[in-house]
Amino acid sequence: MDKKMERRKSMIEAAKKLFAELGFEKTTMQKIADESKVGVATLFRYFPKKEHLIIEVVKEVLEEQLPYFEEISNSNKKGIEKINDVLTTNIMYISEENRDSTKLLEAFELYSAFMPVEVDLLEEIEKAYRKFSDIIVDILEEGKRDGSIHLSPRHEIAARALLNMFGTAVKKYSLYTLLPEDVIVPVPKKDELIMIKDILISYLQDN
Amino acid sequence: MDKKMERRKSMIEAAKKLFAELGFEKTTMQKIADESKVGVATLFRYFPKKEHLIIEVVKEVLEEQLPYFEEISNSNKKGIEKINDVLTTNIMYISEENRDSTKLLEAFELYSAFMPVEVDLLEEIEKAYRKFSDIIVDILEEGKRDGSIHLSPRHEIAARALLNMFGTAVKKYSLYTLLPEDVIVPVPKKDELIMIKDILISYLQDN
Amino acid sequence: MDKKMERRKSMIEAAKKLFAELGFEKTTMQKIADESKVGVATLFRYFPKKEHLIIEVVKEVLEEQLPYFEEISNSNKKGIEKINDVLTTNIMYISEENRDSTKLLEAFELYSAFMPVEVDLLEEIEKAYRKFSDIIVDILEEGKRDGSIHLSPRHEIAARALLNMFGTAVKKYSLYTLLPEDVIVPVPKKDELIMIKDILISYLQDN
Amino acid sequence: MDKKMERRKSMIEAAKKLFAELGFEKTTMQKIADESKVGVATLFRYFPKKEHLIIEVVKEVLEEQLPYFEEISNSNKKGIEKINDVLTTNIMYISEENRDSTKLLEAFELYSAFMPVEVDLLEEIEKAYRKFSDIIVDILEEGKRDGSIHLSPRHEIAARALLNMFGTAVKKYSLYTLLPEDVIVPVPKKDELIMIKDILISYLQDN
DNA sequence: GATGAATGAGGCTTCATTCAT
DNA sequence: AATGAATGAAGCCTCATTCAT
Repeated sequence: MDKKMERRKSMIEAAKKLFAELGFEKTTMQKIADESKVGVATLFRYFPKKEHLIIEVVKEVLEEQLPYFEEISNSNKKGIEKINDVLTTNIMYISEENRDSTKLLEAFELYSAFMPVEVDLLEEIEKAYRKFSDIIVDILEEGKRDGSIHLSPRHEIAARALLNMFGTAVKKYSLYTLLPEDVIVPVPKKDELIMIKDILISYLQDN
Repeated sequence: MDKKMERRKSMIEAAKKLFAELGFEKTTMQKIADESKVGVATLFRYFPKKEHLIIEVVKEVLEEQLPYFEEISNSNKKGIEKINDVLTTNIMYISEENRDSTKLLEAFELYSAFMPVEVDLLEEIEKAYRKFSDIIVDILEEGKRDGSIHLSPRHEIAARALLNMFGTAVKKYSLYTLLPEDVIVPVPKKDELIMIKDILISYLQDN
Repeated sequence: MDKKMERRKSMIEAAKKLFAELGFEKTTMQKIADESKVGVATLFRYFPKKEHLIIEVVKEVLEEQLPYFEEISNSNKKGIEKINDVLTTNIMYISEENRDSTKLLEAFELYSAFMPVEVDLLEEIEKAYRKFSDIIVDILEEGKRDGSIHLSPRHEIAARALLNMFGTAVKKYSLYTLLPEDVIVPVPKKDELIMIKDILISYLQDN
Repeated sequence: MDKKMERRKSMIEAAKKLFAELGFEKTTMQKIADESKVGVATLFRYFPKKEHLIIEVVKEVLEEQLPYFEEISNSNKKGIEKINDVLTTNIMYISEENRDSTKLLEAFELYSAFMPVEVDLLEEIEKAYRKFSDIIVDILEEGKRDGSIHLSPRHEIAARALLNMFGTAVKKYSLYTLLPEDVIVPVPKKDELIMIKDILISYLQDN
């Protein structure tokens, strides 16, 4: 049974790699099977439809990021520091070997905008996403209580939107950093992301 | 002669519509030909590879947006006002019948991140994109000269990054607004985009 | 346009041959395409689903038999003689190069009993079948009018059932005659079919 | 030991059910294993090839019908009554929960017409079939001896053919009765089968 | 120049059968 | 002996692209 989980993991890993490299549509089930050194039929035994595999991989990616954020949330720093940690982690996360993961997330967002994904599958993803936004919301509340964050109701809405936007930008950033030069559309560099983060932080402190 | 251009336009229009609806990969050349009421062979005569058509469509979309920004750039308002106009236009643009266009752009950014698009084709797109950023840069300079914008060198970099990020967010926003409910990932509502815009504007004024 | 019909015909012919030889399920679209010397895609262009092709072939087979029966129906013999001709033709038909056709019909009856064939497709087949039974019914009526057939109402029902049964048996007969020895189930020989036919005829004359 | 036979029986039962419902080709070994609550591997241990299982099931079906006919054969009625009983039983048999069995037989006849079944397997089936025809032949002889059946040599051949044909028709009938309406090809209703049976009986009495 | 027809390569998925526990 | 897991071969179908009219 452990063996099974291991195998499953290996397929998801292979899929993740290939999806991140080629995109969902150009990645064939056969390639994934080969990469993961199993027969196609085995792959289909674990994930009866390609879409199931896609969902599973995305879920996996989301879930492997979550602990980092939970750890921050559970630390005993002040709210504003936690936000700072979250954003910093977010930036760092994509700079390392995790770029694949983030690229994948970005790809999936687009994928789901076109393909009418089966509702119950989507729901699982939404749930995972919600965990992240819940963490942010909780920390914001905490920060308001401990006085490290000061936001009028009006500004709070703006703050949340800004935080969302930041997340979006970071993900987008991850999309292109793999390519030799930044392509097509200008994307912020890591340094710039940090600057923006600082702006956000100070925005949260006195509005 | 003129007929030719008309036809070409009609094919691009059909492609735009279908690409925005189905994504690049699910849109077949046959469907585009049908929608545009020409034979497939004709479509291929004009665009010998599907990728060429994709590029043309994206270029088209970019170019049809450009005049709005150029007009703003050429108006005789102060720099800060021009920036305000640009951002507002950006928000408004996607709210109307142009959502397709923006959705397309977003899709293409992802597409180009996966497919190693032929370099010379990409270059054309980059050129188009650069026009936009050039306009922004020019306006920023202008604002600094006319005193309506005040940015220390350090802050200027941040400001540019923020503006980029804003553009990214707006495009992303366009991706999901077509769907009944905001899906998977939280996207900012139009009101929130306006709030963020205001924050940006005030940021540009005294830093 | 004539070319098109010719091609279509050739594909149907190839399919007929292979279906009769291998059955519907063991006959692959690829084999049919090869046999008919077209690409698979072409085959699919003409018959977008395998089932469509099956239906088309069956319809074809039914329709190519029809003229023989119509000719008999339109002759100016007496009713009883027409029935005799019909049954004889039926027996003869399967004895010649048409065995494939009849075998196919038999196969399709079974196929349709298992596969839930699309209703509108089935309808077309039913219509074709109905033409045959209509001819029989018409001839029976005619025979009753011209006095060559005499059947009390009660016996008429039996007569029709007998005729149906006869048709069934003949088709079944065709199934096995291709095999070296009669297999598994005893099937009537041609001579026996003729004897049965004679019994039927005399049954129709005085009941 | 006994357990083994029980298991075997249960697999055959499951196979029978599924074969009758879906046909041989659409019924997978996995489904049969599931239905019979054993692992696939076990199923294969008992029946190393799907075809073996098919044969076994058909044999089973034939053998479970046999006793009814043997009982009739061993009764102490006159020949003609025995024939009557046999035909009636035949009609009744398919009207009850045994339709599956008969449908299966019909399906197998077609199956064997296409697939070149392994000869030794087929032989077993033939043997089973022969038992039935032997019973009929015996009863006919008996009837001739006891005077209840009167057939000239010429008519006897016809009579046998008629009896065969009757059997065929009854099996065919079973194929379609499961479907809502009689499909495609007209099949005799039960009442009509009884009428035909009566005709046969009287045919046997004075020819 | 415009077009419908033709096509092979390739994608997803299934299934009988074999392995390994 | 019993079983779930593994798998390659094969089937249906699609699509970008090329031919032929």
